[in-house]
Amino acid sequence: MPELPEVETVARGLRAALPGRRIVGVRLGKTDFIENPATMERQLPGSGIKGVRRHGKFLVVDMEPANKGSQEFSLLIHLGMTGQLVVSAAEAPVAPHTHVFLALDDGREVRYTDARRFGRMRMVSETEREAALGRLGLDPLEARREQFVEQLHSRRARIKALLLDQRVLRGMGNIYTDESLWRARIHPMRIGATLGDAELRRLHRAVRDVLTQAIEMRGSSISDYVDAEGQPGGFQRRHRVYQREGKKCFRCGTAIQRTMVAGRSSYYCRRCQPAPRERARGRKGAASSAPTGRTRRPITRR
DNA sequence: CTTACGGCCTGGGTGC
DNA sequence: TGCACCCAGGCCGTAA
Repeated sequence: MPELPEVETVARGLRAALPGRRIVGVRLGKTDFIENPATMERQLPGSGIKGVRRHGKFLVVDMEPANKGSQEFSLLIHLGMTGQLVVSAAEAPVAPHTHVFLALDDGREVRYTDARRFGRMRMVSETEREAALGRLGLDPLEARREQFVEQLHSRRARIKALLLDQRVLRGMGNIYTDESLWRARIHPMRIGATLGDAELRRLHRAVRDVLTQAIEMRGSSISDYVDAEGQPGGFQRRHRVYQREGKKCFRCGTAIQRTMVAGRSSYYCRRCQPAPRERARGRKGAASSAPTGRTRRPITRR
């Protein structure tokens, strides 16, 4: 699942291959995940690639229009869950679910493959680009501690939901929120405003450490993530909680738990990451303190 | 305004 | 062998 470290790895790979190249042809398969496919087919051929960067989980490809005098534009790409962007030889075999082919002037092509098509692609003018990217919150790697704390210290939502909220921090997804919370020893259901200085400080550090180390290992390959060269990442071998339900906590040996928080599977250690205090009279407390009576009733909604 | 939640999109994996 | 169902991340609408 591409989150910040995976998107950063793809951006770096594309940056090594694309700037200075010209797009000579566009071929599209299914287009229901593309906002304006006709614009892509019209504007991209003949245009030059100026640069590739990451903004949160978005890839931004800045383009030089084919004919001078036209407005500059960018291609915004979000990989969703299963999106892959790979630079291939034109004659290389085509993976299933490949829906976009951008032919380059060096004979290679950029291919977009996305089984679920949860990804998104959009051609934008400079104005539209700024509007879209401007909605996003702080970059977790660039945010200073004061800014990070400022975003969280007065919020009444659960910390997990806040970390996942792209308007608060851009780029965190389910893997790296759980890994960060484990490192900072904070339970995912804790309310932002109840976190103390030391906890927020630990969390800021944990987020940066986890993301930095994940980028060094070229991301986590959980389902089908690959980088721009088609290679998997290695950080999944460093996961401490994500998808480790029932396995021993690396710190204390307690079995890792899985529960739903903010609509997402959340993995944590119940010993290292203590649950928030029971609501005095709130009806749905987080975890029952005494295992008397029935064991763990499932939350079957539906 | 803030927060919580359900639903939608698609298809691989799983369990019966 | 077939098939219903769960679940994934982001986003949007709605309710409190």
